[in-house]
Amino acid sequence: MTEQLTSDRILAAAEDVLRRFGLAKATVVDVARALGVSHGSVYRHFPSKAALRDAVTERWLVGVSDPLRAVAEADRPATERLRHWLDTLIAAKQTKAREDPELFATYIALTEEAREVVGRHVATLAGQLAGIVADGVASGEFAPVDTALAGRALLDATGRFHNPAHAGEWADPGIDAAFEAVWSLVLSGLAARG
Amino acid sequence: MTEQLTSDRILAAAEDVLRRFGLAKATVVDVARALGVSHGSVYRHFPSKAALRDAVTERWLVGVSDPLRAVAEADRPATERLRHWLDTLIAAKQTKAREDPELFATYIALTEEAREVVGRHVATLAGQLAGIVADGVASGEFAPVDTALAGRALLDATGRFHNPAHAGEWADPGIDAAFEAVWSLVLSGLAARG
DNA sequence: CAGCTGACAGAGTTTGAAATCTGTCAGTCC
DNA sequence: GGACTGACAGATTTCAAACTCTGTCAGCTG
Repeated sequence: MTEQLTSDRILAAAEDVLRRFGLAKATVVDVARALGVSHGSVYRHFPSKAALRDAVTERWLVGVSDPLRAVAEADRPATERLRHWLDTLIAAKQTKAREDPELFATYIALTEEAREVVGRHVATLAGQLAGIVADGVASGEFAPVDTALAGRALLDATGRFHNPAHAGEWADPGIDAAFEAVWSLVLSGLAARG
Repeated sequence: MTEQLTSDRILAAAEDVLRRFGLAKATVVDVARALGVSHGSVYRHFPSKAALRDAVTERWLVGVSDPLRAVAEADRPATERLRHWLDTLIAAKQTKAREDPELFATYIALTEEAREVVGRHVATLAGQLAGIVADGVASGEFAPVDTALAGRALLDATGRFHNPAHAGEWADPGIDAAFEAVWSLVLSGLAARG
């Protein structure tokens, strides 16, 4: 008997097939072939192609949000953590977009079809930011605010620099200066008076 | 002789054809037919279909930025003008998207193909915001900043609520609360201390 | 003779028949 | 008997031939 077929092995194969063929050309039969099984077997682990697609998307988004959690929870001043967190998110997205545009385009297409999964991802990110803001308020670095709303506001306000919908603008020459301007605006917005 | 053929009459006809057929189905021959002329005549006024498309896009974007100029230049406190300006821009976009989604989708598609025209439009909007910020700094409402950068930062930070790339999120229930959170963040960011 | 027409070449799009894919399930195999 | 196969129906996609569109230009027309 060859190795047991698991959801994890299917997901890995699906990622590989997506990387090689792109979203439009990747089929369930391709994934099954890559694993040396019939496509019927894939359907014992995922109820539909859409479910498999969503699972791949979730895996990718967890790969983005997981490293950020460590940054959000580091033992450093809230301002510094906030900046590091944004830099990390922005670098992760922009580097992927620059270094493998085709694969990045595949992931953008995936996320467009998995709005629910993306919604949870965005909530996760906003929650991490809310945590940083809460710490900053507690330490007196930031003025008191509704931390959940402020976390979401920070994510929204910086969207141009990490939201894939704006990927086409990331090559603009002024993009770094634009981020610095937004950063200084929102940082003064958070900062405690005096 | 029927009325003289002008660029303006062609533009009006092109808008009409786009409204009726959408971007994908609208042809130069359709525009010419609507005017009762041969399509060759259209090419005496616009060097290509792309140029005609760009002119229609520019006309539409001017229709957005022109009413905003009056708001930006009104004789009112900068904070109030800024809020009114953003409310007006957001209402203009979101109302169009809600009331005629098909036509709005056509205009989104148009803007995607006219990046240069859109770039000028964005610069115009950022300039109007910079003007409001400059007045606010002069009056002491806002802390001193690089007004051009701050104008662009305000536009970027509020993008989720007016940039058509985010049109799909405008029906979200929390969208108004999210705008209020961003507004309060950027307003504190601008405000002068004390 | 300025403004317009309409035939034309090459590019791009439609169309529908053939091929492929998704999702199911009765049946095989260890 | 649980994991897997593979044949199948219906949905979707591909492909190439037929058609339509863009952009040009020689010539008409008022």
